[in-house]
Amino acid sequence: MAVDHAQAGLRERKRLATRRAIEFAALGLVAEKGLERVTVDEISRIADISPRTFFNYFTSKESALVGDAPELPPAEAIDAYVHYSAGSVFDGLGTLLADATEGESHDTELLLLRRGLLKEYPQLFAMRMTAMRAFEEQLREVIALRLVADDPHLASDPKLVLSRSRLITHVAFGAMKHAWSCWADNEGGVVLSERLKDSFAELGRILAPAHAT
Amino acid sequence: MAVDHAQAGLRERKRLATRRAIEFAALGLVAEKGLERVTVDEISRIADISPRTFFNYFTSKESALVGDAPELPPAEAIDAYVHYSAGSVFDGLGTLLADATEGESHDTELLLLRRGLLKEYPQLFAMRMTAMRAFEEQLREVIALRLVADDPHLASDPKLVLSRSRLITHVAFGAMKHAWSCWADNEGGVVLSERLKDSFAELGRILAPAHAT
DNA sequence: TGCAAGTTTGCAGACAGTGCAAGAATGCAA
DNA sequence: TTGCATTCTTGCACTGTCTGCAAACTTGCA
Repeated sequence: MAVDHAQAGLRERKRLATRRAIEFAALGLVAEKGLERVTVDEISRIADISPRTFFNYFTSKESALVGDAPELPPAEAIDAYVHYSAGSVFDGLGTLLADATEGESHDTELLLLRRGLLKEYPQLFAMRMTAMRAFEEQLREVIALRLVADDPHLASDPKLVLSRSRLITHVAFGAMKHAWSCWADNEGGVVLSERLKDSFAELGRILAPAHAT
Repeated sequence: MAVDHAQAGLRERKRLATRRAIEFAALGLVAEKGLERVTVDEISRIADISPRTFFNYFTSKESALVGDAPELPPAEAIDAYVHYSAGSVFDGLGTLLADATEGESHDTELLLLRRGLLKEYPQLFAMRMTAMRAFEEQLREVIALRLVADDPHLASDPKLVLSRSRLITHVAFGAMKHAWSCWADNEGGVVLSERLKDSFAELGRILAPAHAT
């Protein structure tokens, strides 16, 4: 998990380099010729590996394009969220998710190429979301903890906790998608984590004061 | 659209019958042997058509499994929602979506087979959601109308309307997913449209009275 | 009855993806 | 440095998806 890439043996470094070469070749080719007109053979040729090796790194052409799912932020950040207990369940979620996506920022070049593609090909965006299933479930567990922390009575009704945490997770992912599309629309700077906070803030504004129009 | 299936010419009826035969064969085989162990050749053999014909009806093995996206409910229902103007934007949405999914209820046999599969194979569920992209955009336009009806001032800021309607659409789809998983969990009766209303009601309960704990 | 339009099918072929086994590179310890 | 275990790369054969094309067939309609 999140190994320090600087020094980890030749083998590890080579593997990382190959991985990046494949992603780079794939993203570049698709940006240039369009998703349908790029084959694994071609990607492999550019990345200078055999087509067979491509599939040692990625399970499909698409998975080389969409990137990995984020990881949950460190335990302290999670604890802070779980025991925040001021404002609604959603209030801290934007920050939490922002922290989670922060980790991806290291490879800006790939990040921007990918942003363009995910915007151009909604199918790829959908695949990326699908790839976050595990992350989604982890987040749901965190939310369940928060629900019980907010209202200890709930602990006696695990089914309700499950149902509510699911609903909130789905809604939070909705806000995340929104943040992502705003971020992708906006050619300029603005980091994703900021957009995330904005989207959650807007969600709060739309929902909570529904009567105080 | 939504042609009356009863009488529409032999050609049309045959086409519909073939389509159903394929879906039925596909769903049955997958339920019996598992998604990976079923091939298009096999489906075609059971449906009594050539493999080539399979692809005249569906663009992929999966699309024969997931079913079509719903259509927007009739104009009156939409108008009623747009001009409801009591309660939050979400309040009428559950009913609206319930109406939209109501149309699918005609083929119960396929519906139940499909429910089981979408639950067992989350990838298929994800594909179904992806197939609803067009529906999602239509819904967003309805929501945009409602936003402007609620607050005419907004009409002067189309960007804000776009952003908000997107956010609300994403959140609504989150609630829809929640409704769907509850419905699929629950072996018993309960129609999807009822679950939808429940999920939206719960969403309202969680969000609006966040202060009135 | 006969023609136009739509449907089915077989065939050839591009491409995705997997299992296997041989060979090359790396890590490690003597 | 050498030798051995481990891991990575590659070629090959094979299964399966999906498309284009053209020939045969079916239905709609005059």
